[in-house]
Amino acid sequence: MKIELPHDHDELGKVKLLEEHMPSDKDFQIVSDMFRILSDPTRIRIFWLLCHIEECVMNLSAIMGMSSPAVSHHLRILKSCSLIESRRRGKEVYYRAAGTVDADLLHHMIEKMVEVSCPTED
Amino acid sequence: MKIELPHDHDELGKVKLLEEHMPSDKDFQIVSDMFRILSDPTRIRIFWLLCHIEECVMNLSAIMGMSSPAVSHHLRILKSCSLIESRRRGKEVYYRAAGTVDADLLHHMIEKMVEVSCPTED
DNA sequence: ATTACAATTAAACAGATGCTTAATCGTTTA
DNA sequence: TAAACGATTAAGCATCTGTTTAATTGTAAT
Repeated sequence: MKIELPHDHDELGKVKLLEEHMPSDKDFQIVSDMFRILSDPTRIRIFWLLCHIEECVMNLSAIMGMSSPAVSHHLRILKSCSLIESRRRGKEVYYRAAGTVDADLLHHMIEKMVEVSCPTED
Repeated sequence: MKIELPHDHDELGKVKLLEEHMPSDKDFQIVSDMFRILSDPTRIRIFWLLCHIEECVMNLSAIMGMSSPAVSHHLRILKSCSLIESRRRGKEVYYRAAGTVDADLLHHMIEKMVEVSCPTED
């Protein structure tokens, strides 16, 4: 990498070293994409629910208190990045969290953040 | 909570139990807000940098390859939620990651996600 | 004071996002 | 096969986001 810094303070060497260990543009893109998936309160709540139960769209709509198209919209987004899975059973489609490493990681991140960043709720 | 489910599959009790342990609307709002902060690749990269070095806006602009107003914009967002701090030294303003629990948690989340979700880059 | 430079703010724009209503698709049942 | 029901898709919308260029603020040097 060839980066010329306009200002020279003491950390030139440190920046050089840092550049070698810095994740690539693509890496940051991938990570920010995952964060964006959960950057909506409705969607993060749906995902949290599906980490604990398997449920059909109608019931999810009732629980979330919103229309089924709206829920469908979020389910599609969550599914597009393989965070959730679905199976059809008769007329209904059941959704659940995917059993992937990423899904599990994000689930635990959410739990951790609730624990760390939210005023204690008993 | 009073939620009537349109469909009765076997998990009525499970849902009831779940509702008691479910984070509140406000909790999900807080958590999704934090995710949204890092849902942009430019911003997550700036934050990652500031977790490792303290740097002025000009140099950040050079490293990021973008205008200083654009960088300033992201710095303001990162600072508005106390993820970064700044100090003025002469004409320049130096930014660094805040020493808070939240900042540290998010930093490690990013590292973890790069490690878990990104194709190995050596 | 005036000039120069770093940083921020303002205004404006294109593009994305989440929701609503209406229409469509799939499956089951009468 | 028709009707009913669950789920999805489409179209339209108000709102938000990230960037650019231009103007402004703040600090230091001449």
